[in-house]
Amino acid sequence: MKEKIKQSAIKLFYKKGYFATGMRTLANAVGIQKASIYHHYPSKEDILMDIFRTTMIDLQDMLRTCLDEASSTMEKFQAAIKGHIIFHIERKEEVIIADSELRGLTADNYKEIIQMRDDYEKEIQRLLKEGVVEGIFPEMDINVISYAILTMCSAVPLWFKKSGRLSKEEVADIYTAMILKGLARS
Amino acid sequence: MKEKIKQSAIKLFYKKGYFATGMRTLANAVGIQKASIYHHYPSKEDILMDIFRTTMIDLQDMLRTCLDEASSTMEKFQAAIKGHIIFHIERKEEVIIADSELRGLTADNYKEIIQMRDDYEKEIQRLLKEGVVEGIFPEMDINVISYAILTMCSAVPLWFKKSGRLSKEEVADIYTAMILKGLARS
DNA sequence: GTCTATAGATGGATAGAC
DNA sequence: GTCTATCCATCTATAGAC
Repeated sequence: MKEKIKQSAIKLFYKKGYFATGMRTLANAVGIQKASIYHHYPSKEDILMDIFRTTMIDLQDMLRTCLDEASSTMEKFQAAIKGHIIFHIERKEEVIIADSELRGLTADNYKEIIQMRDDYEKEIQRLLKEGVVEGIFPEMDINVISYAILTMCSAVPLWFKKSGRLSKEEVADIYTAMILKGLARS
Repeated sequence: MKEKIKQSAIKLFYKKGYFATGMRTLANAVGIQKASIYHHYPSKEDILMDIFRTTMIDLQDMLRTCLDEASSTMEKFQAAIKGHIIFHIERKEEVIIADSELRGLTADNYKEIIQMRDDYEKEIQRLLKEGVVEGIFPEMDINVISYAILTMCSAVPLWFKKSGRLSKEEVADIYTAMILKGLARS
């Protein structure tokens, strides 16, 4: 039942936004009374925080798997980009919540999530640095380039249509090709 | 006074979000009673809509100026990217509201803003197409590439610090260089 | 574990005095 | 053009029965 509440919350927070979704609306979607929600979650923010934590942990796990399965820096980088995009398409609702509802978190929760996000960014930046050291990438502004890459890839679910012309793999390949070309040594 | 309400609303909607900002909070920020706001705006959504319209119109005007002042397709494209990024840094609060509070708009207002956004996207896509026809860009998936470019450039205000290491022009130049290299004919 | 009932605050919006 | 006062709906959360 806790999971059912969470799944309904994901759909509603995605569609209407966290502050615009009331506990009554959420309860109706689940098929229970709003008071019953408080048996599973101590507060509305805890539901949001549960979504944040699951999403960030799964994202971290996905990255770790991608890195473990690749050998060279170039392969790791390509796998990270592709994995990031595919995760963001498959988990569209959750990642859009994670990117747009940070203001729903109070100070301590906010810090925890920002920390996880920073750790993830640093992994990508570490890959870029390794690529520069190995000479497969030219000298670059690591921070700016990493933000450019991460923000464009995280935004894919904002326009991607599952029933559209391209599969998620095709989109990931187009993005990866453009990024690698943009970073290539001249 | 209407302008003062609008400016306070921009700051609050940016900081706390549209739904999380109450009319009382807004009125306090302006220094009046909440009932007084209704002398200037018929509803809360009309304040949001005013912000949306101003932002989108100014963005369109900026693009038009960039295109008029450049001659070749390549110059127009570069000017458009640079102008887009600098606008998004200078108007940080408004563009972040425009990108995250669309759910605060009812159907008719929503349609109007989406139409303006689509028109803007089409201008960028038209530039890319011209570049392909002229042979300065290789064949590409125009839609996907245009989304990649627009989303990464629109996200700059999410991480850019005015007091940081780089000026907005420097960031715009780094982005433009990476994008052009990513699009270059091989 | 879910329910009914309700507390207590706050939401957007309006009426009418000045 | 701003104010006080107020309407009514909704909000998050709790109490206590079953």
